[in-house]
Amino acid sequence: MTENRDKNKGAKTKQKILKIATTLFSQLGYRGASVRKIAAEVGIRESALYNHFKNKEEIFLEVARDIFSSPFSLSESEIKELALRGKPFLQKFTMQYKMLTFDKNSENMFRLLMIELMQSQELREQFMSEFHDKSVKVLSEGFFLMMQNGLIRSADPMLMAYEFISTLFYIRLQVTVLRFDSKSTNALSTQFEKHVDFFWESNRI
Amino acid sequence: MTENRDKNKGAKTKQKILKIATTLFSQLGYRGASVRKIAAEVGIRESALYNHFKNKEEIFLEVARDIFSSPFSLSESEIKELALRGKPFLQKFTMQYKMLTFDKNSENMFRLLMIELMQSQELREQFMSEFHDKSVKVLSEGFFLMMQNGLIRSADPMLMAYEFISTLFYIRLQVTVLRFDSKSTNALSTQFEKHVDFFWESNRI
DNA sequence: GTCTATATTTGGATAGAC
DNA sequence: GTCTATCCAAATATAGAC
Repeated sequence: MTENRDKNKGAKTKQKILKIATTLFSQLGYRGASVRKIAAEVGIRESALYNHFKNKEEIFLEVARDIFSSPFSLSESEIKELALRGKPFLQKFTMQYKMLTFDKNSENMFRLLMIELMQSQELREQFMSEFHDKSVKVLSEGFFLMMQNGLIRSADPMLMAYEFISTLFYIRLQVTVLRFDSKSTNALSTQFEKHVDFFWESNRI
Repeated sequence: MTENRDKNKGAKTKQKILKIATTLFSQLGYRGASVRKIAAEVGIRESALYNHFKNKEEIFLEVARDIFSSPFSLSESEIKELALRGKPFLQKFTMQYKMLTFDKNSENMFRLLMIELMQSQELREQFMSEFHDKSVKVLSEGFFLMMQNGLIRSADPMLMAYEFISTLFYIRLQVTVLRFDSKSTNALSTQFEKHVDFFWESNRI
């Protein structure tokens, strides 16, 4: 019992550190979120923090692991099924993207990515491969199928995917920027849907 | 003569500080570019730096003034003239955007903007108004004229402008990310033109 | 595991001689 | 205008008592 309670307390503190570090890193960046601030918010001394993590960077790496851990959950069969129906494929993909945009944790991770993007080469490379390439791959598969089935006009599926994802990203960035200052995102709340409609009307046959 | 030489030297040092500060701020951000580093690169002591600027923030503000100082040079009459011809309007706008993307100083300013975007509310507000709204205004005017003249399909000009600018921004971000690591932008070098072609084909009548 | 105390480094800034 | 010397604050990190 005592052993269990101790373990729980230990685990709890570590989790609390991670939770608070996530918030602070995503608001202030790596440099801005000092060990002092993190420890103070957790309610312990800085030295106590080093019982749970080797150093500041280790905390950051554990937090930053989450940045690219929200892959789109669209299986090959789902892609196929939805793409054959045309617009629903774009709607499904976009709604997942919109969900991430407004999800608290994903929002934090996206902000952290934007803050550190120009500070870390590794992050830049992951941004290109995990963030961009993966989305383009899924989307272009869908577009390819739609073209094959005469649902949309013929074009380079990769280019079309690029065009589609770029607007999603831009909306997400704007939403994140506005929400950072607790400003209303009303004007943007339906932008995702408008994008799908516009894109569909522009390219359907 | 002596007076003149002294003046020149003084002005030169101040300009040199600004030049080096620009580079360092746009690579390391405000926090990362320490007064120490700036002075060292300039080749003077930190204390000497304070003969030219009140403090670090003053240096930064003078550097950061440039971030939004590259407005598009499209007059009302130019917009009108080009928009009546359709695609050339988009080509002209995009080429100006592409120029900024690859211009060394504009690139630095864009990187600085991205680094500090999540750190400064003022920058976020200027990003929305100066960076986004202004471009949307110019573009939507053009689209409106094109619709009136039956060159493109009918739609909300503001939405269409949003769709168009979002891809330009995304390309610019990717180019900037790649160039930061001195990576090849070959794959992206014609993306601006491809975007114009794709967009035009999607919406022309 | 947490605390107090302390070491060490880095960064912004000023005083005063030249 | 620049230099040396110096100050002060903040930040990362460790040692050792409880």
